[in-house]
Amino acid sequence: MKEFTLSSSSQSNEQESEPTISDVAILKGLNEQQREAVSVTDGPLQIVAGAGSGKTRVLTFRIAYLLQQKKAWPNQILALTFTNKAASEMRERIKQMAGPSAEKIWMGTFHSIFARILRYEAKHLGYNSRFSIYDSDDSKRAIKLILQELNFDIKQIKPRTIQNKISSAKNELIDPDTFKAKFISSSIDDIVAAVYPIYLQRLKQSNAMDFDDLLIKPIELFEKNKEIREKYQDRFKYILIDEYQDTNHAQYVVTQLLAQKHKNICVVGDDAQSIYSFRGADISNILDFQNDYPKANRIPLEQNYRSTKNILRAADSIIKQNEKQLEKSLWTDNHDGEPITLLENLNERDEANRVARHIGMLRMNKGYRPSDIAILYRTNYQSRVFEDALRRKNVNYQLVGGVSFYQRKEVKDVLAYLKMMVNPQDEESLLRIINEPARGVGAKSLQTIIQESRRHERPVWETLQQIQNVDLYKPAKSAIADFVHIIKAAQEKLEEGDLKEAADFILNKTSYLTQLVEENTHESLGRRDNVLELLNAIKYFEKEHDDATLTDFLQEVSLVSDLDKMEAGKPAVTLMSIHASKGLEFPVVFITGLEEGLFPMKRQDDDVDIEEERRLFYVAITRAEKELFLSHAKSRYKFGEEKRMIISRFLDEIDPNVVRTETGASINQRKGGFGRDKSDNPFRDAFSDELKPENRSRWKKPGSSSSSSRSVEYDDQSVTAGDFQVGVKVFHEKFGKGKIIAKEGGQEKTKVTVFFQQAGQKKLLLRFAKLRIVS
DNA sequence: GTGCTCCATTTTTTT
DNA sequence: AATGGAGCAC
Repeated sequence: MKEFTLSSSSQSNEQESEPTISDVAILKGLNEQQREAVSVTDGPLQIVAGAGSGKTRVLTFRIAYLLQQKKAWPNQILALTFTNKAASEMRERIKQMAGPSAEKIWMGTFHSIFARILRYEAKHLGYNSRFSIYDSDDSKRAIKLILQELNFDIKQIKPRTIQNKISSAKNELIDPDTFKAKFISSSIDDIVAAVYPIYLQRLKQSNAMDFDDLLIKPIELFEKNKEIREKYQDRFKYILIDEYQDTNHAQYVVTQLLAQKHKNICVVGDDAQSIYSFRGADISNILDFQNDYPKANRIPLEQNYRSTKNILRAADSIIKQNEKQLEKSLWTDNHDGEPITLLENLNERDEANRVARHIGMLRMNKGYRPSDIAILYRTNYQSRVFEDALRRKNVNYQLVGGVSFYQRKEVKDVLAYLKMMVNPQDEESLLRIINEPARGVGAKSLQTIIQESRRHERPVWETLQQIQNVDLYKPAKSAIADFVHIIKAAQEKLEEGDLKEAADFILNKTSYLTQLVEENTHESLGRRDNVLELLNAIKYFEKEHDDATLTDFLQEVSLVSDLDKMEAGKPAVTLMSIHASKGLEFPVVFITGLEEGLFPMKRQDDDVDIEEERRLFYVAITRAEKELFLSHAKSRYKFGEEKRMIISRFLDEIDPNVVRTETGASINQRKGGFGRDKSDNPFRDAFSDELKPENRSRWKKPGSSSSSSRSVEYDDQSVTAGDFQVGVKVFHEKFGKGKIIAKEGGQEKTKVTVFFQQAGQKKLLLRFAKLRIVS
């Protein structure tokens, strides 16, 4: 285990070096509000930082100032940032101002900082310091297994739903008992109440923590153990929290706890940029802060240095439509700049091509570099077409987010092997690889093993060690004995200290790589390359860190965000979700997919938080420094089908005086605005296309000779697609009786939406569903 | 027990 | 379009 430098004030040698610049110099070059935000060091402070108001600068200077004024040693400062990358960039700048001791500042994301503390204190929580970190995929699988063990049908009860509910409960610090007492209002909550305690128990038994645990276990630790609490309360003389509007209740409580002794807590945020409510973030944290510290200083940063006036006007016209917001006025000395350009497209390919074309023009005519440009979208899957279009035009791009390297199956498999070396109790990892590559331990054997483990309430790993005593299919038994042997041998290998060698060792012994090579398909070789890349990453990690442990490596892998992997200086256009773009800025920004249902996003039977979507749009707009493009498409593929799209309400809300079409025309003059019938509820519209009369009428006459009712293959050849009309009652083998409520697509691809009395609403491909018409 | 084929579902956003 | 589960043949 790596050593932690927790002992205070003992290691402060380099502390004595003279400041490189004087504090006066530090305060120069800041505006008045910024200067105050930097120099009012003591007591609770809330900085309300509008977009582009130099917030990072203030935080950086503030920390440097604290060091220079000798208010604290570096290791007495805790700075919680939104990404690890933001932390390391800030650290670099502080180093330049205040010297190399900045290395010792506790700076990082909530998750990585608290993981570090938890590893150190693990034994007080009944964990050991080599605990695994479950990512959301691991958690979901664990929950799925529990649901299955409790005999729920995971087709009906989605593990994801349960997972989300448990996660919210955890972040609100609601334990299973409280949940059970308070939230048994719906049947789904009953299931959550049943799964929740088992899930916690499984985590503990696996010596594993999920992402939420990294935030709430410290609270448990501090509440349970006065000594430890005081140790950290003493230690952190100054606490700074960035992106405060996006912290959730657990994060609020844990920092509150830590700040109790010195009460030097500085939070920086902007309620207008709160975009993570789905993760439990709540504006009430800002209000709670004001309640907890009624006398807290409150400093607004209102001058925007980033954007042109036109861009700010656009942003302002959007955000003022929100009712819930704290009053503030953002202003700038910058020029008006170019008007905002509206791009109207036929479909998403047209959109991607047009954006690519504009990028070409921006480079040719205005001298922008690819790294100046970002393409933003609401959902990651939209990136595909842009990648294609840019590749065709030979424009370099970097994709941030989406399915990451570390989520690929083969990479997760190898990581699972590595986790087994470090923490064999880790049940998710064990179950993932016990039969990967296939070694004859099938579903049946596995079920027996799991049942046996549950019966004795012990980790599956322990059952495996005593596999002789389990009544099992013989070949499976010996396979398991081999498996246990390999893991143990690998653990010994790891003791020797070389991570890469230990990883090589286990992949050799399990023939994991050999298997991929032998398969010799295009995909399997791609997977092999990914595994090799992971091995390289281990090697690199060892080189970068003295005394690197496998636990450290695995933790880093679990907690790097996609954003951390983005390269700032790379000569490439950046593609990313709007969420990922928070905190960044680009001279040129394209905001794409401005259509109802997509942005603002609407999910089936789920109410939209329109104000949050609007804040998201606000965040997107305010990423732009000089030029902003807004783009929408009239139709778009969804689930392999073309959907008509309606222009986003956000484009109606934006100040029309700052927007022009591509030809330079004012959008004011266009008759009827964007041609949307505003009396209609746009959400209904976007999602009930298939219910529209003109779509239905195509199917009006059963058995007519129109092409759309051509016979497709069914069991009963006499039934044609035309017979399945909206309103017709049907029977499905599994779902039972139901009624068709919508129909879409054509010929082979005809789909019907059926409301089943038992199973609820389902969308079925007519060609496969074997529906029978009943009367 | 393995692997293939069929079918239903999926798409927010992230540590 | 892509993924993942269920069910079936070997």
